[in-house]
Amino acid sequence: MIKRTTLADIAKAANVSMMTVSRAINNKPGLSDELRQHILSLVEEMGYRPNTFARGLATSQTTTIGLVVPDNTNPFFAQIARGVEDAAFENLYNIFLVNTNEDAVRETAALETLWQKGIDGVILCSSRLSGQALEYQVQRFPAIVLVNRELKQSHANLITINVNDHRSAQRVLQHFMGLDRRVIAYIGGPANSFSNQRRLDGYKNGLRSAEIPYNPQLVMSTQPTTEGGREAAAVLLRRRPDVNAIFAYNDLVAVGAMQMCQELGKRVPEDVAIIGVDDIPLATIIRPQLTTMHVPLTHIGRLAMRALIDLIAGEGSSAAYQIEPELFIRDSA
Amino acid sequence: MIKRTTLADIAKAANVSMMTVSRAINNKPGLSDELRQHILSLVEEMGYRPNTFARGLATSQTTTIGLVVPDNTNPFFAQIARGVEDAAFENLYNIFLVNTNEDAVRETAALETLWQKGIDGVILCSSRLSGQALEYQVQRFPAIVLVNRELKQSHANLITINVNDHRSAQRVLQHFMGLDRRVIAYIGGPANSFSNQRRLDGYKNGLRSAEIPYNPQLVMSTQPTTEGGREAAAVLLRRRPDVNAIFAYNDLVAVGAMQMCQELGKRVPEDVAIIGVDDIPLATIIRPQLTTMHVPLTHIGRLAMRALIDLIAGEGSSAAYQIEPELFIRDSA
DNA sequence: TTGTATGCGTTATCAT
DNA sequence: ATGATAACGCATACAA
Repeated sequence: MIKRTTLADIAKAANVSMMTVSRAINNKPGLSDELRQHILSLVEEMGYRPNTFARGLATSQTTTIGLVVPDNTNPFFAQIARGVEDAAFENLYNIFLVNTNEDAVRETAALETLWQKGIDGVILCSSRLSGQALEYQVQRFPAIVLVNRELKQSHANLITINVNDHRSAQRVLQHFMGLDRRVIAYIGGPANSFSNQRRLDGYKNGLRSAEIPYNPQLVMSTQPTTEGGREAAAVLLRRRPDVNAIFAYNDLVAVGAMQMCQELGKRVPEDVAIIGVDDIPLATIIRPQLTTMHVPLTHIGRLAMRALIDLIAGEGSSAAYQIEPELFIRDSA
Repeated sequence: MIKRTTLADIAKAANVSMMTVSRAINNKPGLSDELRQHILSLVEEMGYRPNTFARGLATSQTTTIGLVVPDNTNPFFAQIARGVEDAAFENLYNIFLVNTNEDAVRETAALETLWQKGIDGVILCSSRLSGQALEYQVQRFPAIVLVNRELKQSHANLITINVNDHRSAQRVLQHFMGLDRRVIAYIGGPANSFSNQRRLDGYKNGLRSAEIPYNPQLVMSTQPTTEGGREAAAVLLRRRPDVNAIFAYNDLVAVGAMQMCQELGKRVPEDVAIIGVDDIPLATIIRPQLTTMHVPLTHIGRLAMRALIDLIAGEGSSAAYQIEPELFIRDSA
């Protein structure tokens, strides 16, 4: 490996002080255009690139942020991460990616090591931390964006981005009503998931609007995976063979449920209509194509990154974005 | 935000020099156990955590590496990234994630900013760089692992990990032979993809072994996506309605091709047998489940990270790992 | 317009 | 066993 060229090397070669070189490369006033050009050409020639972290030590700005997700393999987070990364690239930021495995302990450890890096901010997705632990992390980092998670108290360095889960669920129920389905099940995600709670509320609310009594028999809780959807649907259909509509926690669960329905002899959507949430790529790959609440995932990622940058620059202020999903009607309902 | 506690703060509190504190937290000899315990308890109490990059400046080790992929949204790379991240977490490394969009220019820019961070090493997946540009990058970073890409010359700080594409293709053809299929198409990926080239070679070789003449009519080139698979299959089936087996570049393409076959009235696998490569989660979600060459993606990620760490530690040496995929026979062939 | 001194948080080296 | 000093690469504040 080749030794890195430093500011001092350039300064020596140009026969000026390091400061002059520093001013030249940072486009700051205080030297003749001629000298600036000369220095810049030397920089080019000698392949000098400022060391981000040395600069960070001096300025306490690293142009680096942390992105914490439960699992980058999950299309939901993969899409968000892509949006974050795109916006970061455009703004010359770099991102540390960390998976938490939906584990609060690992999440804490991840935030710990990120903090040690002295990064400028964090985008934290679907945090499994307790409210108290989260408060601690928020006051700890210079700036933080919470995706899919709310916090009671507002902080000057905090922005939250949440999908309107409640309204989502209501919209789904409304669509089922239009289809004249009245035995509607909800296959929810993990019980400790906040968005699951909100969707469940929306589901109950939707039932109430339609004057359908709430029946716990029709509500399941499962892992947010295809397999989870399969298992839950199997149990559900045995328990209530008369189900004619399923609202699934997300598309993965919806696909699993759909397949289990079919394997159990139910036609989708004729016998059982199914609607998911997220609109991941799989939704249009699977047959029948999935009717789902479209969530602009990449957009959320970009929004999160831009909001974080504003926060870091001191231009942003505490805010709570609400994302409104839209029903994409395809073939499963 | 709270002011960070520094080494100096601890030193002052303990009434010792910074070096003594440094030795204490780094488990180095040179102080009494008693004093060490005292310092460590102060560290705990005051919530001190060493700043990784200040340490990096002094030691030129950042315990940080870069992971460069074309698109973290693609399940193939998502799985690999997960493996990398897991192994990194276990070894207290952090990773910078960068997407290149399969664009050599953006890839170069990404490596540039990564280099500015002074990171310890890079894992570069499916590089689209020219051989020459790649050589430059290799001699530039302290350590580098190439996934899905080879390099003529070997370097002391370089390890490559490649899937045995050639053998993969041969195994697929062999399976088709066993099924008595002899009109075998190859729907390949982008022409500039190296693994595509190797799989095509394997395909040709497999045909030769079976004494089937190679026919360019049966070879397509497309984007490595479901849509790409659909389009290619549509063209292919119009051109050669007698095709009874398709070897697809990857699972995404295979799924697209499978659906197009079905839409065009062909049964899978009865009329057309289809085999993909990678074994991404979608392969078992789709119906019929996809027969595919299973590639241990997460394992490759872990392997890459561990190899990189060894390289960084100076314990690893130039190596070229060859991963042997295995045929997972399911329902599509 | 240009340079000097100093500090960011940590470790290596050399003393004591 | 412990500490003083310099150094990592850069930027800020202040002088000249």
